[in-house]
Amino acid sequence: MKIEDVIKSTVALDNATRTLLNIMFAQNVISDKFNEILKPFDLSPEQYNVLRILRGQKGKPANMCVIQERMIAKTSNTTRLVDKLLLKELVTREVCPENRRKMEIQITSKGLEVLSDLDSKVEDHENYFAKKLTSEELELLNDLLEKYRS
Amino acid sequence: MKIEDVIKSTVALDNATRTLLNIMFAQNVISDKFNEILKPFDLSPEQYNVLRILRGQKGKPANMCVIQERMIAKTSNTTRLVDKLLLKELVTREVCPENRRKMEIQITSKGLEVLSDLDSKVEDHENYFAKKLTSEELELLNDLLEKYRS
DNA sequence: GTACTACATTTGTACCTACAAATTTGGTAA
DNA sequence: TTACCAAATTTGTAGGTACAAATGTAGTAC
Repeated sequence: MKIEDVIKSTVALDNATRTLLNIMFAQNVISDKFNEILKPFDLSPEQYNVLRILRGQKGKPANMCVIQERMIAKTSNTTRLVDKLLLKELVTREVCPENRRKMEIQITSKGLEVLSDLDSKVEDHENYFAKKLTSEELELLNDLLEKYRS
Repeated sequence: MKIEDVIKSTVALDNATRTLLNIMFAQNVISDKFNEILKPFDLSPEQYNVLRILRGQKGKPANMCVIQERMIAKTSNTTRLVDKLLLKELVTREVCPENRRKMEIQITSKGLEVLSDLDSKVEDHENYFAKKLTSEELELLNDLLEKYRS
């Protein structure tokens, strides 16, 4: 389906507009589907993202700055995301003893379990879209996107 | 900048993951920049989107369903978006005389003025990204995105 | 030690989003 | 006309986001 049909446009769009809309809409499609996956786990996409970042720390705690700079949406409110994860006991939060301004956030074993329950579903999600393209086309798409936003 | 650097990933990502993240991040970059443009006009991206849809009606009023189905984010709350636009006197809302369940939304001349003030800025915004690619590359990117999300 | 500045995080506020439930109106069958 | 179901929109609620202001801590100059 062409993007013109998605937005029921009556006029032809130029390439610059189409590309921008296509990126916006692709993100929407991806997010909607991902939300479906997360729903039974009572996690928002950003909460999931924070858990992924914490797992990537491999046991080392992460402070708020570190989490922030690794998120896709750089303006998310990390404090409140961590608050939500704390309530669900998926992470711990402690004041850093070396620098009391900093917080040390760690994923709990319950958090790791949730992530590992999700792993295969997330992989399926990624492949659901990726399999529509050959691996050469995926490479190309990545290159074009990186060039486009650079 | 590779997407791995954006999220400061220490491990290599496979192509399926990279593509998904690249789309998510590209959308973020586009939205952040677009928000900057809209800020002085006191409009949210979705409010702007509604105004664009109404202008596209060329004088014909649009009801809520029509607006909804033309939006990129299909789950937006059209009622409240229109509420906000009404407060700013950028649109009018009247009960449809033929079918009192429906609402007739129309853009006002003030709304049209705001849009025309924005037109060149929006065009610049689209071209800011588009100009990084040749027109063949843009075509290709559009095709790949449409295939990817199909 | 005091003042000053920067760093790290939190809080406040207003808005937006997702989704379900409620409301109002229209159409249809008995 | 009444009952009932569907269509169109609105409302309620619980989150999430953007951004500015506030808080608490550290480091440095005097």
